[in-house]
Amino acid sequence: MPELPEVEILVRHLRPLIHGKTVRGINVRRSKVLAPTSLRKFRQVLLGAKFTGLERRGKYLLFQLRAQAGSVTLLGHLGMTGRIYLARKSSPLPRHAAVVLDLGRKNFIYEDTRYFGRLTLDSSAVDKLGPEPLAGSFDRPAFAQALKRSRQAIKIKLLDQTLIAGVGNIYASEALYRAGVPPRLPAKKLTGAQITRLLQAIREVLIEAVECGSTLPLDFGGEKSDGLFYFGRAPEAAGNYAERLRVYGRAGRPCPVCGGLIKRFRQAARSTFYCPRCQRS
DNA sequence: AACGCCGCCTGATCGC
DNA sequence: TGCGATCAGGCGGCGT
Repeated sequence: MPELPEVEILVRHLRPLIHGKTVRGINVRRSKVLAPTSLRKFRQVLLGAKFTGLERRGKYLLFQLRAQAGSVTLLGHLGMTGRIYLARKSSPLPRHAAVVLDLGRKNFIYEDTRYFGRLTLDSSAVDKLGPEPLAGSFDRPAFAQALKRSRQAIKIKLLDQTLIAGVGNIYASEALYRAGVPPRLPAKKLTGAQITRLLQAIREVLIEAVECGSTLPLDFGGEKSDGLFYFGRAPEAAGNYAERLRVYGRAGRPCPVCGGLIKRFRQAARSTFYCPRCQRS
């Protein structure tokens, strides 16, 4: 599923492709993904608008456009299964295409199998986000204080986007493993050393994934023959990305460090993977 | 205020 | 073979 690194890669890829393009037509096939923006307003604001920039914040994509009314932000979130890419107009629309923007030579496709994602003019969600884990200005004391106030398991806290923006289920397990922190440990029980290791591990995991993911367009689709950018498909299509994961999805297989078996259990209705031997307090 | 839990969605997979 | 049950999970909203 798309987390910070996947969105970062997508943003870098899309930015030059959409820059300067004008929205000439709008085809909304699932108005639910626009919420809370109405279909009428979405069309009214975006028709004729021109893409001027694209940024990432957490797992969100922030498209900047110049519209009649002035500058507007189009907020994208890929949810679990969302994808955004440019496709030839002659390409058949995918089954779950939710929004199609006519950019002239190509179509901007936002598709989402489960429709958990969003493409909306309401960008208020980003105001609630915590700091960017890769920013130099990351506030460690604030992070430590937030942990001190919570009895919740650290794994669950890492998924809280108001604490750190962009960490999802996969990288939460990976970061805890690398930091040697047990996922069930209550947040307030982490020592200063563990917090330091955890923050470092989060950065490492995310940076590594971005570097790894940056090779994705070369491995499949990308700017190749069909001009599509496929993304977040089956793990085997994701090149060496999946191989880099050390615990996620590897229950019953040996820990790369100690050789013990990786365990899986459920936390807040989500899978957590860890090494019982390497992750102890 | 913090926290647990549900609903939203579809497709893959499993058991009978 | 067919079909219902289960699982996958980001996140908003709601109840405690």
